[in-house]
Amino acid sequence: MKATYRALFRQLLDAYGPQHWWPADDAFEMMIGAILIQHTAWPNASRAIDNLRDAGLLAPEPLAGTKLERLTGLIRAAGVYRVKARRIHAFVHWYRSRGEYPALGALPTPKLRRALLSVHGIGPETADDILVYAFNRPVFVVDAYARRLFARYGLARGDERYHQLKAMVEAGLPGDAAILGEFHALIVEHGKRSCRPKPLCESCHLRKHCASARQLTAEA
DNA sequence: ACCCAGGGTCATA
DNA sequence: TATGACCATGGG
Repeated sequence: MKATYRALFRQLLDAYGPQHWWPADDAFEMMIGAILIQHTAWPNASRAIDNLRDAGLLAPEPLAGTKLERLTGLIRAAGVYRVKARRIHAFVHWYRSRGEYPALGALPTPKLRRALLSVHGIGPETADDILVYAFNRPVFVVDAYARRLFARYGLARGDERYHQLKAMVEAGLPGDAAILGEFHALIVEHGKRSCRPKPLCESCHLRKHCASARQLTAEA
């Protein structure tokens, strides 16, 4: 089969099934989670979210009124906690000042993306996470897993710019938030199970989990 | 005892 | 433009 983003999406979906992302109860929790997950394993970020929820802080007003010092204590398990506490604070204050979900949801995707990127601590990947999973915009999230998998699969070189790779994928799949969001989720699921961080499977210490990975790459 | 994770910012050259 | 340091917990 010809190597296309569509074909890869189909194979990942067949191999792993729907991922039901983003694992959050509502849009606000998703956005906070997007900051907490940065460069962090999900179980650690999940603990931090649980702590915030148990403290009743998973809503704009309570979170905005929480002292930075208390926030750092609650999200410690997520790692990089002092940095992330400041980022969450910056985000929440921005979010409230911009009218929260209703007003922000009325913005066209490019404007909303620029607005998100203006927040200290929100870069391209986090912005696109929020766009696709919280605002249902047809946007693909580029991450390290995607770069490695696409390179392995012959769909990219691996050193493309963020916006380049993003445009390539978005041009190769339907402009549908559900599809593009599912694609990113499947790529992460695949990446977690297989060959990181090596570009090839040969020296992977997780080989025993790589059955699906080998099946995928064998056809590349 | 290492390695790295569902990144981003800042300081250098 | 392009690297490198830094943040920092928890699991493999």
